[in-house]
Amino acid sequence: MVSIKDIAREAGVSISTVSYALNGSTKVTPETCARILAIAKEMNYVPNAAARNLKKRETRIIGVFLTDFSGDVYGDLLYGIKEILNRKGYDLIVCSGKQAHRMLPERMIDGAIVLDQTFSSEELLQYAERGHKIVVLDRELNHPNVNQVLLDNKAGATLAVEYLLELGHRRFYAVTGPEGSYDSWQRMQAVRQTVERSGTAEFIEIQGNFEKSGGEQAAERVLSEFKATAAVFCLNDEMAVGFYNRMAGTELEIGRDIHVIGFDNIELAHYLQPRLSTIDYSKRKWGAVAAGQLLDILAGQPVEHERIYVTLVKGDSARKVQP
Amino acid sequence: MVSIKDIAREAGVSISTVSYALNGSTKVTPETCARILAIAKEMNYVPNAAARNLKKRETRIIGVFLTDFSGDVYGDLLYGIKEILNRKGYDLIVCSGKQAHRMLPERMIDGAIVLDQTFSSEELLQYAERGHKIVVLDRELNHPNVNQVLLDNKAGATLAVEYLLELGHRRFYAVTGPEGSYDSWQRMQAVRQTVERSGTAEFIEIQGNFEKSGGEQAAERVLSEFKATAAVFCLNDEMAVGFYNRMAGTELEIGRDIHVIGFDNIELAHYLQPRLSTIDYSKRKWGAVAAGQLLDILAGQPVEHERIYVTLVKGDSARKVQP
DNA sequence: CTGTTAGCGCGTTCAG
DNA sequence: CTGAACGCGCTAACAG
Repeated sequence: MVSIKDIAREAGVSISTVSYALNGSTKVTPETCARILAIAKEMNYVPNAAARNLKKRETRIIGVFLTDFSGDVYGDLLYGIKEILNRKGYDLIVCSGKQAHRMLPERMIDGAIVLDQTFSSEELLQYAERGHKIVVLDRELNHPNVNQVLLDNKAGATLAVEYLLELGHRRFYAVTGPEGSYDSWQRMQAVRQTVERSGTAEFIEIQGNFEKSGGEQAAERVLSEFKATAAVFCLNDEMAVGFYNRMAGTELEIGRDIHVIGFDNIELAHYLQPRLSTIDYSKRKWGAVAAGQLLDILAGQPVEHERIYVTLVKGDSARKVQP
Repeated sequence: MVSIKDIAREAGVSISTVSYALNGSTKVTPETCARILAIAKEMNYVPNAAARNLKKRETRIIGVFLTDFSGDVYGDLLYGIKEILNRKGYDLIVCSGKQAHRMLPERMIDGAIVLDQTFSSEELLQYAERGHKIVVLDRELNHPNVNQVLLDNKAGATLAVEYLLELGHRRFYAVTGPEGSYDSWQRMQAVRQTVERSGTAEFIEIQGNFEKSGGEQAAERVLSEFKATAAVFCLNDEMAVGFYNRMAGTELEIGRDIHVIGFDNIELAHYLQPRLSTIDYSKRKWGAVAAGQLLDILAGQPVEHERIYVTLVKGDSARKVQP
């Protein structure tokens, strides 16, 4: 591996001159600089990141921690993050799993963006306490070195419930996954509140655990209890997909007997028949804001927690109640 | 940041003793070792990756390069890679975009797995030439430091065409995306060959460019030319989805007038009505094999190029031709 | 056998 | 433009 030493020898100058030349410092005459650069290129010189990181005490790499690498949300989110980071000369790596956490304390990355419930808040706080900068997308965490960029789950859930009320629905189910993510939990709270506040809704049913891949138990229950038109608010679109699947073989029809609304507006939602009504938000913007906030913290600028706005997308899965 | 120096001072020993203790060397008495470890833990000591990397000349991190972070294929693929790497004490980072290429020559990673057509073969060969180890999943590239793990596209395409012939189809379209990936190209070749070899097929039509998001032009063309039952082989499922969308508003029906078969068996395919017939393969295994091969190269073991087997999944989108 | 000293690896940076 | 120190952990060689 060719190092600045080799270049220095070749060019007949000291290593520091080479370093200055490579970094575009004015401390070297343009001629020498050009000569050194030419030699460096000819020798296929590439700096060793470890050495640079060691001295500079920064890597200009940001780590994004995800629960897994699948899922529709991540694509746009990461795109948004990358866009902002690259613009500021930072790079992005995506990590998953407990092992990879070491990247932060070991200083392989300058900061972290976390969307991973399996990354415990205690651990995050430890890192924050040591001076590492973190942006969380999936929890509330107060620390000078931690910033939150959260979805406005409350607004979304409220929007959905009010829409259903407007359509004349008075019998509600709220369906959540078994994982119990922060987002789901927050949405559930908002649903409950909104329905209770309306006063007019006949009753609300909260559903506990349920797996998309397993039998779609929530659907099972709604079916077994079916008497009259019911509205089902799936707290994320994945649940809604599971619901659709279960409904497919029955006599009940979505948008007529059972009205469904989701959350997230995943791509798959567009292909469901009838088209799913859901809550939309810009995943890309979410990522962009998170990245921006993190860079600001790193630069020592004060930041405030942010919230990502959501909107209602009307499909055909929830319609007016026919008397 | 606490370093081994701090621990050494605290423990009243030299830094090398600390280093030995931390690395479990027998050169330190168990008592001293235990004491040092306790102090290290108490001081929240975490080694600096840059320093370690600099000395060891390895990071035990593998980089996976993808065109983007979306796409259904990646989830399982990365899972397969991670599983194998973690087992061997390696970590995985996912990168995208030209900027991130530097990770390899700068030695932030010990090796690369590439599934990114925008990463040019020339560049890859340069890195290989410098001694970097690479596994490619999306091209043929011959170099001692490069290994290929490719899908058996030929077998898949042949399987699909033979199935369609068996169902009585004699009029073929093969639809590919505009990007012209290696996989698509290979599949297309195989389709052409198989159809030509059969001799009985009336004719084959190769379609050039087409975007899922734009108007689905390929579908447009098939529609405008529609006379009798036609078979459409979408060279990846995304195209098939676009095709379904375009068909939705017409009088023609998939599985009756137009018969469709895809490639990749993405999750979305399960939700299409009628269910898409497609070519399946284990994305997880693909990743696992790639990771295994890379580790083998890194260990200096000789490896041979590998191929991932594919199978036909029969749905309802391609049926027997009714006379 | 235990533990120490000394120097390496590579780029950055300050005093000269 | 240069010499030398520095960052931090690893390890060979050496002294106790």
